[in-house]
Amino acid sequence: MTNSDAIENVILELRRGVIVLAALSLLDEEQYGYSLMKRLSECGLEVEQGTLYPLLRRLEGQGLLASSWRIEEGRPRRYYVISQAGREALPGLKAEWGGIVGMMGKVLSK
Amino acid sequence: MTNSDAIENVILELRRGVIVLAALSLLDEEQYGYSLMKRLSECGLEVEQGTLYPLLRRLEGQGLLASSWRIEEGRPRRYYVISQAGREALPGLKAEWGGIVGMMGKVLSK
DNA sequence: CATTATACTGTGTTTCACACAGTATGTCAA
DNA sequence: TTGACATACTGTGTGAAACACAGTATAATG
Repeated sequence: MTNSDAIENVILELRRGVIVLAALSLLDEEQYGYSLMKRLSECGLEVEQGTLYPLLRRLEGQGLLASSWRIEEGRPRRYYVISQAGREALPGLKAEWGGIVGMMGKVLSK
Repeated sequence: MTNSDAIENVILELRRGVIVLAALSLLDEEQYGYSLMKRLSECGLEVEQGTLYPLLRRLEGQGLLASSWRIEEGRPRRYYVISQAGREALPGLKAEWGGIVGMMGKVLSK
């Protein structure tokens, strides 16, 4: 592994951690995988299909999301929304995120 | 996996991503693993030994850190510092972090 | 009618974190 | 002085998860 690979890797790890929270937050509004991917991309968070789709299934399996398979606009899509449990967890997770941002602010300024 | 396990898991993922950047930044000053662990803990970032030590070795292997094994205060310790490559990468990584924070600010406010 | 965008599923492979165990020295109090 | 606790690091096994890659299929666009 070269140096720049390692740096690329750090950036990936940095982004990876926030994907779940971003997805949970955006799925306050019902959306299907592909549209969520586009939405995240617009926000500046590029996520591969091979990352996002399994992630959504995982979060559904963990009970933080719910999904339904429907045909809309002539096309079958799996729609995801945040579940009751997810909705209840979200404020705590946002607070946790705020804490991390504050903590990193201190660490990085040193 | 229960619901609260899943939530715990999201928080872990969130913290995990920032550990590398925090470590790199704090290792601007030479330190050994255990003292870095304590320092991170003081900043509010709890990291297990089984996580931090392999991480440091990994980052050294990737060329972002350098280490030397010395005896100080009667006790052998492995001292780590950020390498030249790491030092050069750090501003870019901090900027990346700033971008993520800004992006998440938008995402979470929606 | 061919290409691109849309939209999802599935299968390795590899990278890690994490749990756990092990080793060993220094410190401090009962 | 001895037992507990903090310090300080190494190593192994396991499981979770991203990522690369491949595959399937429909709609839109030129």
